[in-house]
Amino acid sequence: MAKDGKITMSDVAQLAGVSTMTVSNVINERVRVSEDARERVLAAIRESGYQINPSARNLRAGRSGVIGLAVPQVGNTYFGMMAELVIEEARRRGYHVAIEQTGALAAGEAAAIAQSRRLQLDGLILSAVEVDSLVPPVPVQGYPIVLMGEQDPAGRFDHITVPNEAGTAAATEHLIDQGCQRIAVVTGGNLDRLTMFTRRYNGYRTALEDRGLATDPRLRFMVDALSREGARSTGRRIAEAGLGIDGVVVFNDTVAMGVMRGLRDRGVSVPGDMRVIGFDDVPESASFIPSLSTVHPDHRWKAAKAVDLIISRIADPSSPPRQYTVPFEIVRRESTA
Amino acid sequence: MAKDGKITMSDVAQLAGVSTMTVSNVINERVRVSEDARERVLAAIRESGYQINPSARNLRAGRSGVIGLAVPQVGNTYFGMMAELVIEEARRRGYHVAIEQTGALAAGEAAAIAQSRRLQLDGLILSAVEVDSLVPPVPVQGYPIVLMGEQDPAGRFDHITVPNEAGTAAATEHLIDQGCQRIAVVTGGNLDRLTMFTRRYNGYRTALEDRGLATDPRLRFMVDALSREGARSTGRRIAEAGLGIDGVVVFNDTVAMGVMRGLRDRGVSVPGDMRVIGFDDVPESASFIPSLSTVHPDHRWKAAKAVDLIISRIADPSSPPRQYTVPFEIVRRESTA
DNA sequence: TTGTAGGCGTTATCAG
DNA sequence: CTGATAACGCCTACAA
Repeated sequence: MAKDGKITMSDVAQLAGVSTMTVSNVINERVRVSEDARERVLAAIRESGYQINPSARNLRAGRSGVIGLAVPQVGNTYFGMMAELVIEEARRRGYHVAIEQTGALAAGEAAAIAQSRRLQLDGLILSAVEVDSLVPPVPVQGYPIVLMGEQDPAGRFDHITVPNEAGTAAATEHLIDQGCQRIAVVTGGNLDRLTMFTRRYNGYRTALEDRGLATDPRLRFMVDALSREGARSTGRRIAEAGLGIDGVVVFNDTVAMGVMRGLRDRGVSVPGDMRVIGFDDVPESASFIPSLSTVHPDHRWKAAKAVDLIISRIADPSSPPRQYTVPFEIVRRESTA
Repeated sequence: MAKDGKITMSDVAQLAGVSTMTVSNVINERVRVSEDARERVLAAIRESGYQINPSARNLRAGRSGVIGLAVPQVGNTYFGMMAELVIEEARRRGYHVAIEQTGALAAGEAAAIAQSRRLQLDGLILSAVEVDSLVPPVPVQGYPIVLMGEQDPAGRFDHITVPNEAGTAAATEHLIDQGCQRIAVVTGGNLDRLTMFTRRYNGYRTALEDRGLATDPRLRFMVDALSREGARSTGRRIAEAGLGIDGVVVFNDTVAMGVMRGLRDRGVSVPGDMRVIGFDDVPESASFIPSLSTVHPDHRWKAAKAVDLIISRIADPSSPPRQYTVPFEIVRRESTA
């Protein structure tokens, strides 16, 4: 540090026998530089171990070089993983990431936006759950925000979303392909609003209809609580329902694992008696016993796209909002074997 | 942003009718400023919504304002949680945090150090596992590094460590207090070197000796693998050992949960037949079934101390290394009821 | 106690 | 194609 930190562009310029502007131009590839000068500069950089000083560059550019990432909880493995990927992708593009937590609450999300502005972060990637409440006086105007996860029905924001319907439909079809006939679904939240829960539930219904299977309202289970224990007790209810259930589509992996534990409490074996499939492919899913089949969205693609979106939004705040859907695939594991 | 970002110190100065230096002095509380001037400045700051520009400040100060945090894996809940706390504590002190991953490998740790220097981060908080390999040519010289987690036997680095011996001893004593007489221990790694495994194992032995219980080498189980499945099979072995075991001390929570699953595979009930206690108090431990008693180090204290250490190390690179141990308490939950 | 001058390292601008 | 100059916003040093 002591040494590295002291080497400046003018040191390099001197070494190469050119002006600092030429060094800058070589580094940033802005204007054409003669082959001769370019090579001398590159050699000087290599020799000296020069590293650009981000503070100076950012000062000059009038930006902070930091983007915010607001998620419900970093402790949660799903968001931990996403944070890790976003950090990597951002670094690759010369940005740092500052992490905020929202607790999945509307107030937390509003606070994250305010905080992000206050800290003069260049923009914010927001894993918003309560999109509908992102209206004034929440300070969303004139600040680069990209939503990651939920969609904005009003189309006001850039967003990148997982394929809720298509993914759940594919999961359901996978169960059908494996021979399941009476497929239950575990959902949650309020199905009157168009939330992630509703979308995933719709995917399940669509698949059943497409494949000519009857939809039976008794096969729809609301998760008892968004916790391991809540999911476990839901699993027990499914085991005791006595409806000939042979497959279960669950709206996310964490809950799916809880459901499997509940099934096992009641002596139901997975996949022997019932097959189970989740959504997200969180890290634990592969090592759970039995390992969990699931909808695997391309997490890195998602992170990279979110970073690209926020950077281009920062560059051009007035362009129309864009929407993207993450590619996905079904991962087949023991739980649906 | 457009607006906030444009307000500079001289805008504030003009508004308050003073010079920029007075504004700077008010903000940084460096020298005494008259009550009158101070109030006008504060009012101007409030009115204008002024925010200091970190790039300019850092450029001037010759630092980056970013510290690195290298952990084995952010996806891991324990490190996710620690990362979250370190980020918060750092922000509180005006620093950003850049996260690196080491994969718990010596090479990864060396790479994190090199990368951290290369990026000109002001310092690095390193959750090192392979401390012994932190020797040249690993570039540790003249760069502020604080170790978090493992100790440096050579005493070359600042470090902050969890109370391996004392914590495990207290855990073991808790089992004894609950009436356990034949207490097994689950450990791992290589007990010939003084690693976290060895220290925790020693804590267990010390407690048994202090309380006058016999130590029986057959009660020492090496975890089959550092994974859920590995721990599970270790749990089965414990269940089948037939040594009258009525308590198990496990070196961390994740493995403890795997062990409990293995015990259950063999019909051993926790805490009915055996009591189990872990170490770390990761987020899942409270919601596991049964909830896991464990050694709870003060995670926030640890994060705050690590940040304080690195900041003071940055300020004074030549002061002698300092060592701290995190305070802890035993959390009693269902698994030892 | 307050203000002035100058420079931290980079890059936009414009002249050469 | 290259270089001199000025400026980004802040703070140390010194002067008033």
